[in-house]
Amino acid sequence: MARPYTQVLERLRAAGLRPTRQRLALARLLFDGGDRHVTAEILHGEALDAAVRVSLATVYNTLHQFTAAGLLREIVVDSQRSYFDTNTSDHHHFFFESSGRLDDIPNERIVLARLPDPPKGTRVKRVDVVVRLDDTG
Amino acid sequence: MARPYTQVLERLRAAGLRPTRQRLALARLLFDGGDRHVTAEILHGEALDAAVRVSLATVYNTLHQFTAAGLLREIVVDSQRSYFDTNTSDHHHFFFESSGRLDDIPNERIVLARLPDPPKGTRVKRVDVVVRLDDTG
DNA sequence: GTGATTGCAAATCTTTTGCACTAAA
DNA sequence: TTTAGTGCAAAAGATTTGCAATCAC
Repeated sequence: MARPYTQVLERLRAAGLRPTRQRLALARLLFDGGDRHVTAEILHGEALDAAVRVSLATVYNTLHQFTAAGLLREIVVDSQRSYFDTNTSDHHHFFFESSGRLDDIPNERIVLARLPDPPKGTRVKRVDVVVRLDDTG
Repeated sequence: MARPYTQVLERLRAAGLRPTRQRLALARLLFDGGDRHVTAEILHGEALDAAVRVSLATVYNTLHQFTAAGLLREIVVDSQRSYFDTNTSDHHHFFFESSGRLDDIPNERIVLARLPDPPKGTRVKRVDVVVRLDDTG
């Protein structure tokens, strides 16, 4: 079932984003139904499939606004394309190189011992672990 | 001082790459003098500065051929640009987001305990840890 | 109304490609 | 020779931008 309309709407308002038709529609595609990893192209395609008129430029803008607002997290695994993750909590990723698919690895499944201190004048913003996978045989 | 010409030449031959003028020049820029992280644009600029005539397309080709031959490793930290690392041994990276700079973290400075098993039908190709840094204050 | 948001098309940036030319073996 | 490698300019793909039209408040 779709998350109640008002919940998405409130979420946008809380983030200081005007709940426009486009943002509401994209937010529902993104946040209804579990954790997702999308590219701008994929989300735009889903919007069109759902008969939501939205330009690709707006999809890019929206993804970045949502990311700035903390609703999404950008994942860098492929230098050709940006992925956005609806799971903004601490966790890591499997990256299936053959298909371009991305899967979450829950935080507790990886233990990082002995992390180096950040260089002077800097602070650790995030530690990303990407487990790159090949197909067997 | 520059590594002896023949050493670079032999390294290319050993990798099955014809030691052309362009490849030799780029190899010397890359492999003389310690570990480096370059983008195609940067390496092309260095070549021009060193009065080596080489096209950007050839720089891209060469970086990929060197990577395929195991002389370089590609690092994904920025979805807009590809970085290549002359250090091909196992290690990780600091990424200074404000400057786009990349620094090696020796392998033993990070201990990965309890890695998840790869999903059925896949094999772990590599585990990349990127420590993303912000400037303080 | 008024300022934020959107769409569109054009621009930008990185990277790849096609193909005639050049150079290594 | 013969085949791999190169340069150039054009193409491709992802993303951003400028600006007039539209929408939320």
